[in-house]
Amino acid sequence: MTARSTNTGEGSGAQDPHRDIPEATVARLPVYLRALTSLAERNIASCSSEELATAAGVNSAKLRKDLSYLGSYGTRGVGYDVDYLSYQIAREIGVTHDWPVIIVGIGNLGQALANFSGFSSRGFRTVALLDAAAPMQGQTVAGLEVRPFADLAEIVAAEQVSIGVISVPATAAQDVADAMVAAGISSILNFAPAVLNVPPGVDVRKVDLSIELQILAYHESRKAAEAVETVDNGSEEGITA
Amino acid sequence: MTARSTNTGEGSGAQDPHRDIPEATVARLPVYLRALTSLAERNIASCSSEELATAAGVNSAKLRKDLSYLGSYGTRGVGYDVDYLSYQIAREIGVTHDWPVIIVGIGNLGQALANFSGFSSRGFRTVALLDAAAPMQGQTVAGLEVRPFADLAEIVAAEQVSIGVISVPATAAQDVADAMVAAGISSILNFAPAVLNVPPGVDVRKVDLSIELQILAYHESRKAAEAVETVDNGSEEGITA
DNA sequence: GCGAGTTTGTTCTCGCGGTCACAAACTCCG
DNA sequence: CGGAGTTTGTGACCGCGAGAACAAACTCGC
Repeated sequence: MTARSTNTGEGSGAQDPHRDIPEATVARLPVYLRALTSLAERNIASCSSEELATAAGVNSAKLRKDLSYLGSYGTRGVGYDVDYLSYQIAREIGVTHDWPVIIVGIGNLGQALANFSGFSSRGFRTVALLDAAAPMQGQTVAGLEVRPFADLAEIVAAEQVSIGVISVPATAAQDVADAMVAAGISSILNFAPAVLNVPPGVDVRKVDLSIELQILAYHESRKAAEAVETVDNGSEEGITA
Repeated sequence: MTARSTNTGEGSGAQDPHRDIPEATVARLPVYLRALTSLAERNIASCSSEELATAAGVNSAKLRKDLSYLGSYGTRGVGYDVDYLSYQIAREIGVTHDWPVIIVGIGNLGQALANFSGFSSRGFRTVALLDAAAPMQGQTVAGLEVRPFADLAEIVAAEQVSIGVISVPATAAQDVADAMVAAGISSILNFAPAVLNVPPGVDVRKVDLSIELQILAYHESRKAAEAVETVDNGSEEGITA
């Protein structure tokens, strides 16, 4: 491989050929991991890049290139060992051990997130639910007691939490983010429809339901417009005789 | 509110200079729209690209370039009229009228989505909730009765639904998607952690909570690794005095 | 009316990411 | 043991998108 490498000595894992994995690849690694898990559950021990790519819904060339950033974990002429590759991806992502997560804002969405099995199943452990509203506090959601928002710093310190989920109304989101950062959290998953301002070094990922719908609406509008145009053209001169 | 629809006289539009707006821009237009709405609520009638860009969390050059794809709706030396630009963006996205939406899968997440005000507030109207499980059917969620999944085609036809939301377990997602496509839905927002196979012409957007968390975990891992490296290097030779 | 100041719209450049195509490397079979 | 077949890993190419810089156009003050 072209990596002039000077391969870090390090010896054991040979795990950082470059150390700089493209962001687009990082976003796909979890998809590959899920596809591999699905294969493993069906007792499939090895697979080709073509099979895995199909399961993950991507191009096989793209998959191979993505995996090549991690190292050469396949065997030419054979394919990939499912368990081995699973472990390598999990290790690269950092989900070989569990990450403690807190959720702030236990409204409808927060409760759904707390109950969401996908969180706990794959490398994440919800350690606390917080809400500023008194009526929620003390109630039990998904087996966890809802605690006051004021306990944030204490919990983060005690549980070594570095990932926080924000599911509060937009107006409160920035305050929650500030408090999280102050408490030492450095990665935030934000469900509130608001732009968060955070200091450098803190990662924010945004999940915005209404934006997703609006993007769909845009394409839907275009489809409708195109349909009209096609009909117009069709009535005039037909389509590609 | 901002959508005083009968404006613009239809004729003077000049609204489709290219008709091909880059995907990245489309994804940001809803953010601009939200920022504009926020400005309007504070009775701000006009703003510069710099102000709007700050509110939307982007670069001002990028914002101007994005807006230029829609047309020249600003005034040099002045800025943008908030209401006018809002309407132009809304029209381009296609949210000047309401889009009927159905939600399939009324579990924790589905209920949260049904209750989510962001859906109804900005151009979307939830017309039906569907679930295949008998216990849910007939119950009322967010003011709507949960109906059997089998009613899908009937409802889609009756209400002219073109956007569907999937919030069922991963194992059922493909079946639901197939049924939606068969019923005539051409845009799907998928919350299930599964790769959906749909025919061309159907748009699918995916919101995957555990993938988002895993991406955060990756960066968190790297931050931790870098911190260790920095300490190591620091003890040896310090950092670029 | 005109110059100074301001802000938009656009052009240019650069880097990331996606795709193709092919060499390298492994297995299998005769 | 060697050749055929298969599959990975990667080099090359291309197009999109981000960012900077600048010209065009508008307002304001005199």
